[in-house]
Amino acid sequence: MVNEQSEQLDAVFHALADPTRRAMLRNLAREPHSVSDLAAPFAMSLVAASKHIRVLERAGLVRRQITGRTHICHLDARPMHGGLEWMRHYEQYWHRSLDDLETLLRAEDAAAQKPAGSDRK
Amino acid sequence: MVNEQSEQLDAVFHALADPTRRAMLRNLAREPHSVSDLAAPFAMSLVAASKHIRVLERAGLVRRQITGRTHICHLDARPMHGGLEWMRHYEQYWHRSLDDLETLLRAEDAAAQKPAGSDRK
DNA sequence: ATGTAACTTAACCATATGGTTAATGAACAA
DNA sequence: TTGTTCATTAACCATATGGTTAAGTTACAT
Repeated sequence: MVNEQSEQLDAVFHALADPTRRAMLRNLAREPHSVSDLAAPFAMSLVAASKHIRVLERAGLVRRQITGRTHICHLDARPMHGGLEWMRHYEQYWHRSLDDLETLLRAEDAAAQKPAGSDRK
Repeated sequence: MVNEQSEQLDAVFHALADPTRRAMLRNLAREPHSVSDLAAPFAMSLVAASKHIRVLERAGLVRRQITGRTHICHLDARPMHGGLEWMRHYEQYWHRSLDDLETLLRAEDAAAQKPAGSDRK
């Protein structure tokens, strides 16, 4: 029972950390797709694509509606909300980061001027 | 080279898909920390924490300033921008997801009522 | 000069991830 | 019935991940 919220974030961010899965979500944003249709654009076996879909499902980003032998996958974007909010919190630090980085680079510059122990192995 | 942008997203989302690393970023948002300071709150070895920091660095979310034997880590939130924009694109689908889900659940309801699946439009 | 503190690298381990092929099952078509 | 299609499970493989301890490197303190 570590943290329900945190595990949700783990699952969502992990699901998004793969180009195949992001592309699948892009396709699902247009309209629902069967597993085969979802898999078709990718140079991998149906089994591999199916595993990706399961990862998306585990993150709650995809819902599956079974009709006969075909599984129709629907996008459920709601779990992204938490991730989006998490990241949005850091928007304020982008500019601060720029300032920090400037300071940092100036410091490195200064260090580079010094002849002392700035040598690399 | 697959796609520069895509690999950046891979790295950022992967870096964020771990509670330890997210906590580290939270701490770095307050102020820069040395590696030891960053590692201190966690029940793991310094080596393990150091690996997490390297993942954050690989994603560009942390910059390191070496001063003597201590490494000061700075937050650089900028790489989050791409991820945030990616997710923001799906905000519009949250409500659509709700509608779809309703339809989906109603369909499942209907299917549950029917004795043998034979209803296609 | 010696010791200690801050980190990294190296080696190792268990489990997870991303892929494969082969076999299976269930639904549809003939 | 027979065959084909949609998708899964099973078994396997290579590599990545997240952790460990031990050993090394470099800077600082005494």
